[in-house]
Amino acid sequence: MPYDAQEIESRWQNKWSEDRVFDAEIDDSKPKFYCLEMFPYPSGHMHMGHVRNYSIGDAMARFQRLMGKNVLYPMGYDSFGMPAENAAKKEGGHPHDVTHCNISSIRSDQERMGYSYDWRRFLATSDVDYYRWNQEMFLMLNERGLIERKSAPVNWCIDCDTVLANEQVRNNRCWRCGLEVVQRDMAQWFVRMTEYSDELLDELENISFPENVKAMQRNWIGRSNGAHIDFQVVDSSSVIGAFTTRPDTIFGVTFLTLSPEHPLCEELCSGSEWEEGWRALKEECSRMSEFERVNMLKEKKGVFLGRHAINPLNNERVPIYAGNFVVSTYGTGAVMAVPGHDQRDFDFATEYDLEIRRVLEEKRDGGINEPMNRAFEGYGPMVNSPVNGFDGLSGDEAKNAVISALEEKQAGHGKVEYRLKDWLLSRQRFWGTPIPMIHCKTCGIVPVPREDLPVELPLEVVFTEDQSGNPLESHHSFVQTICPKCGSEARRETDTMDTFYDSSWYFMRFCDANNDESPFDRSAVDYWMDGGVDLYIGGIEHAVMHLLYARFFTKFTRDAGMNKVGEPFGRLVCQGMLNAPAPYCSDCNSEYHVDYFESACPTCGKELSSRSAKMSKSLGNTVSPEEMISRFGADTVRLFILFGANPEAGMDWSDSALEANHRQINSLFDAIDEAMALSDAPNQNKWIEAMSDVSLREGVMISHFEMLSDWNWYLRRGGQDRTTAMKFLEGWIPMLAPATPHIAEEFWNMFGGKDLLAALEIPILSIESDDLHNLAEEEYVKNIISSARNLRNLAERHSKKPISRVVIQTSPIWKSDLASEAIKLHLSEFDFKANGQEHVKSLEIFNEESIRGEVFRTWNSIAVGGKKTRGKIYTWSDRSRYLLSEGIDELSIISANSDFIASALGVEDVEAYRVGEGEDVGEKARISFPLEPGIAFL
RNA sequence: GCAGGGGUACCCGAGUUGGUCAAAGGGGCCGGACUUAAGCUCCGGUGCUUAGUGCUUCAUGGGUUCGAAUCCCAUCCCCUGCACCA
Repeated sequence: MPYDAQEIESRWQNKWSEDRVFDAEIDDSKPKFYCLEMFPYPSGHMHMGHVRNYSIGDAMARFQRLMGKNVLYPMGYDSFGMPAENAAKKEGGHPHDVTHCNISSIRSDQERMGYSYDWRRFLATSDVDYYRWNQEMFLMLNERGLIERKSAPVNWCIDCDTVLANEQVRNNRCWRCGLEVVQRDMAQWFVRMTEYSDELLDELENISFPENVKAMQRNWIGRSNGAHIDFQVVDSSSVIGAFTTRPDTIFGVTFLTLSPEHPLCEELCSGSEWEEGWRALKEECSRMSEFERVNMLKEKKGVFLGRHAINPLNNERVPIYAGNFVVSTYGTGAVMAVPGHDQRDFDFATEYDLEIRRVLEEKRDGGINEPMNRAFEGYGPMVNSPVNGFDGLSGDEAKNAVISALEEKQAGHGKVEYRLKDWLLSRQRFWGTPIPMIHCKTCGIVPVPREDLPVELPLEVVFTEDQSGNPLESHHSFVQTICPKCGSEARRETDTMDTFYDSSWYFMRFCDANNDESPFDRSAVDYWMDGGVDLYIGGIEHAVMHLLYARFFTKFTRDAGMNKVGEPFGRLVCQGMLNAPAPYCSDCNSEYHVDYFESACPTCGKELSSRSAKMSKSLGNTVSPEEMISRFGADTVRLFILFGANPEAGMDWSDSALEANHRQINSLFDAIDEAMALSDAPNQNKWIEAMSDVSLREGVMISHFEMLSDWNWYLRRGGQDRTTAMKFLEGWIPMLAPATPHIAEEFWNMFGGKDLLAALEIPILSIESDDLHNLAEEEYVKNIISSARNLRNLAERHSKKPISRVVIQTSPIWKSDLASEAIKLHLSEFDFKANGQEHVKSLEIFNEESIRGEVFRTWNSIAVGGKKTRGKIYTWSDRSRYLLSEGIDELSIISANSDFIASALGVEDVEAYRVGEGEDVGEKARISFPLEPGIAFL
């Protein structure tokens, strides 16, 4: 029967959908499994990265259904965002239409792959049914004091009169008009996520994210313990507060550095000869985007502000500088500079000829007064302290001593600082959730009352290319409103929410996606989210932001009494990159568009080679899923994706490997087909283990490759018993379903399985003792053939005439006895190292003087091993041990299979006898060993 | 610069609680079977050597060990993320 992927796949997809087999309902009688993929931004068609993501998820969802779990597996779209807005401007449409058109196209691509989503739970964040709950929860955040309005800098293009996102800024210039971008402060909305800093950090200990993701989150939160120290400005009432993680270096402070934006700068140098220098530096910094400020800065620059401050512990006067490397957003925007023990300060001090002082001892007798040629940033005992009671203290002890001294003088205190900033929620864009706030001249800022929600995005907006700013601002009927407090005319907030907000709770909405009274019902979320989403699959690019926002949100809703769980995700799997070959120049170390294949490097003219690179539009090395599906079918694409590499590993696209996987499916088809015509127990345990661990590649290797070759071996060995075959198929076919559900369903149908395989709980087959015996014998035959094959090549070279027969001498009984003896001893944890020699000497066989040496050698190779190899006792497989300990006669296995062995080796005749019971052909008796008979070709 | 992950045969990729590892599996390539023939399919081979042995291999160089792809140190290179964090 020919394999027609297109026909089979659409037939079963329709059937699954008709029978609603993937609809999930709460069912307390079964363990639940919530399988989730990071939902996509609907940018037209599905790409290969999506295919990989969802093929992994679907295989796991289907596998867990087979294992009897109640599986929730939903799909939705993160459909707010700039691309739709840009597309609308370009085409003069509305983002709403663009978005919906894209959603239906990507959804049909997903359906064509046969993913087993519960489509009743479909959601799109740009639908008012969804974003109204964003607004509802914004009000809740506000009521809980977690919303704040403060000013923050944005990228601003003066010409376009608009805010630019980071990605709209190229080389610090506007992407549209090319004008240099400036930083401009604006009042914006923030979510006070930092309230949860400690919990977000500490809970990382208890969740099973990959270590690298945890590390990234830890760094991102960046908790550091230190001290806040106040430095009084000389001849002024002003105080400079500085945060330091190294209060133990307080006596090494030789200057202070402020960020150029620090409010004190102007006050300090205003009207002095130093003002101009500071203004120039500040101007220079403001021209840089935040990205540039930290990336492009090659040279540390600073200016003296003309004033000094007092070190509170030694009352020393130190100069105050402004430095371009100090950022205003971390700590207080002021740094106490300790050039002796901080390399950046050291560099700065060297540049501006400032004092460098050692206040910590680097190594014992290290010369505490010698000049330093670099900063010592480690910990060591304090030295050279001008105040008594500090020298000799080190590490935390030293820090604490300094902190207490500061507290005593009321000049500072211990402080914990975080790198994590509050979440800037405002976006000056149209295509996002409107922030439900109203600006009233009399009442100030007033939240939209709950009963007035949702604040809907207007649909009657025309988007054009040359439009600048946020279209909401110029939409009068949207902006004009009435103050809910005083009833006078007021203005609606036109900022919309960051789209990360939308994705911060969608996994809870999926639990109760059609609820029109609240974001979600608590009981539904408590059921599905118990222990978190059981498997969450997505890209590493969301390791920090999305995953942190979602964790924060879950904690906030928990504290608001909406759900029990505090951590949203149980197991997280970050899929690896999908690569494809791209032209590459090793000299220039750069990749080029695929159009350059077979031509010279456009930069240096050298011949281009090829290397694999992340699939991207700019390199043109993408592969269209649609095309592959139409050529080979979804099952082949899925199999290729899952077999190509494990989920976390990077993976290279290969047309020939894809074709090979298609051949594999053809083979499966033929095999099953043949089995149906007639008609070893499948290795379910290993498979279940691999799949449960999301080791999909290993799982697929077992289900789609090893099982097939086992089957082929069965056929080669003349298997044609229908009962055996049916039993084998009953175990095997369900194993094919996670990766290639369509052919599996087809086979199941041919097999005569009741109900749909998609809804089946897998029958677990037991291994009977006969099986073990048969399998052990089969393994023995395989091994004999395999080692004989190797020898055959050698034998051919040594033999003058063509080879026609083989003589096999199985090991003498005494050797087999030694083997089974050793196996028994090994089971009882006998200490071969200590007592092995004595033991062999006590055996009866040892009394045979003529073979004493051979007995000894045999024992050694069984129990001890050689220089690089361990004894056989450790290396025999379970099946080999079985054969040996049961005293199975090798000779009879060989005799029973002599025709098969003869044909496999391409000889006419196989003769076998035990060593000593026939001629010692080729002197093979000597090397004959249990399970490794001497083999001679003639 | 910091953090995390890597470098395995022609290619991709397992293996990293040290011994069953000349190293799974796939691709490619070579040979054979089937076939009128090609494709498909099946079987075998694929570091060198050798009547089953020995040698050299898992980025490079050292080390630990009876024994290292696996553990330790150093170096080089690649990828990802963060970024002058006080």
